[in-house]
Amino acid sequence: MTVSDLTAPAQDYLKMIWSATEWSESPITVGAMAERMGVKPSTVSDGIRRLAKQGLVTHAPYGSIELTDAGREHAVEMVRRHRLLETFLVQILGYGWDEVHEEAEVLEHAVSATMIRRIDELLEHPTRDPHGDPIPSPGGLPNPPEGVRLAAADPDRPVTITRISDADPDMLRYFAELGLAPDTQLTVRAHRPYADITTIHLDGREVDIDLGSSAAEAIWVVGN
Amino acid sequence: MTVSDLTAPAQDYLKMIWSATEWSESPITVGAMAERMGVKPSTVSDGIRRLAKQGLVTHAPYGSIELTDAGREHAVEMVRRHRLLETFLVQILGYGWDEVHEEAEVLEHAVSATMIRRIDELLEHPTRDPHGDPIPSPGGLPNPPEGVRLAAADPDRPVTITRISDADPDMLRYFAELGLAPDTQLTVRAHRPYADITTIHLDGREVDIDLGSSAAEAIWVVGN
DNA sequence: CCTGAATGTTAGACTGACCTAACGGGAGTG
DNA sequence: CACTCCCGTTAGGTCAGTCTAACATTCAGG
Ligand SMILES: [Mn+2]
Ligand SMILES: [Mn+2]
Ligand SMILES: [Mn+2]
Ligand SMILES: [Mn+2]
Repeated sequence: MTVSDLTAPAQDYLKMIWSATEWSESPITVGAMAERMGVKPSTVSDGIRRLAKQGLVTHAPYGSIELTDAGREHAVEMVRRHRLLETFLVQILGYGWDEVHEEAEVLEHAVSATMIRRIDELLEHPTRDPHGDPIPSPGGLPNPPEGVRLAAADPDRPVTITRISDADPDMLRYFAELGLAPDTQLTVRAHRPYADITTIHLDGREVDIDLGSSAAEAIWVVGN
Repeated sequence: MTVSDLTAPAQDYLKMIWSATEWSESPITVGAMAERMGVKPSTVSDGIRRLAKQGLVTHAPYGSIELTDAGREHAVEMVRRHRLLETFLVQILGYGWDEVHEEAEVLEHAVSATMIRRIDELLEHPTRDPHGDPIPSPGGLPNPPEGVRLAAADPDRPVTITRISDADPDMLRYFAELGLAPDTQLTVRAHRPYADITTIHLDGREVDIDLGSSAAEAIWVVGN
């Protein structure tokens, strides 16, 4: 069975379950999945039961949701599709990196394996998507992600942005305005814990920028 | 309401009803639609009733199926999507013209209006798809098709292929092997009616080619 | 250790898409 | 002019996905 035999929601569920553990170890909840899919929790609960029946996840009622080996394989394939498509949309069709997520979220269920292969060749086998996320190799594992959340980065040490979560397009547009993107270099001035504010300085800029915690959680950086 | 609010089968039904009258005036039948969609006639009958309830077609039981103005608008939009996507797949992703139909048949339901616009711009507003079919302008009418079926073309007069039906990929591959494609120049030698064979000569070729009636019905030509 | 708020599950209903099986209409043939 | 056979429709069933409403479980604060 190939990933294309699954329904679009099933493909999305698997992708979300897998993605949840990519950048943090806390497992996904039914509520979080429902929120991201724009659907009620009962719908997700149902869907998970169907996935379990197909042997793609293990799940006991009220228990945690885990991918089986088969489920993980399909999930990684979907992540590969999503990220290749995002890269394609930016490089070939001139999308902004803040626009691609929603388009890829739909296209990933429609493109054939052939089209994915051709896109991969046209782009010369890219390894990072426009947000800095690693693109898994075909049938394989992703190049493991690097970096720490900006909110957890040491102050006064120059760092480079390696990825920015693509979950919120409005936030991405805000970052784009500020000049924050993968490969941007910056220095954390200070974290102000109770205000939940992280102040950063962009190399070659006049003023410092204050970021709230949702922003500082969405950006990953690595030391230079 | 935009075309994207319809289900994929509904979009396909509208497209097929519209396309049926593009190259011949005989209206589509439930059976023909079922065959092309690979479903049972009862499924199509059902679907048509739903389209009628939405005001997109008119249909009395056992009667003919006609698009309403709203239905025609959606149908033309889907034809535009399909043909732009086919052109895109050939020009940008290097597909063969015999490979694109099935991919476009799925993608047409998934791409956004934005993506269609960007593809149209990238290709510089193409007017013909890889099979020679006219690409309707946005929201508008197609450049009306030209030509007659090869089976009905006068013998001994040089003609040029303007379109080849994309319905059968195997036939397209056969044509590609023979060197038959849009813009190919040829001359009909003779029609042999009871054998249902049309003999053609390609300019600059040694041997003549015999085509059966299904092939001669799938190729449209225009006089030079 | 108890308990209530938050979270997740089940029940029941609806829709669209499909199927098989049974039935109906109509165009052409004898 | 009647009959037949082809085609289309309806009836009835399944499945996935969605919802609302009711119910169950968990676990953290008191
Ligand atoms: Mn998706
Ligand atoms: Mn991404
Ligand atoms: Mn086509
Ligand atoms: Mn289609």
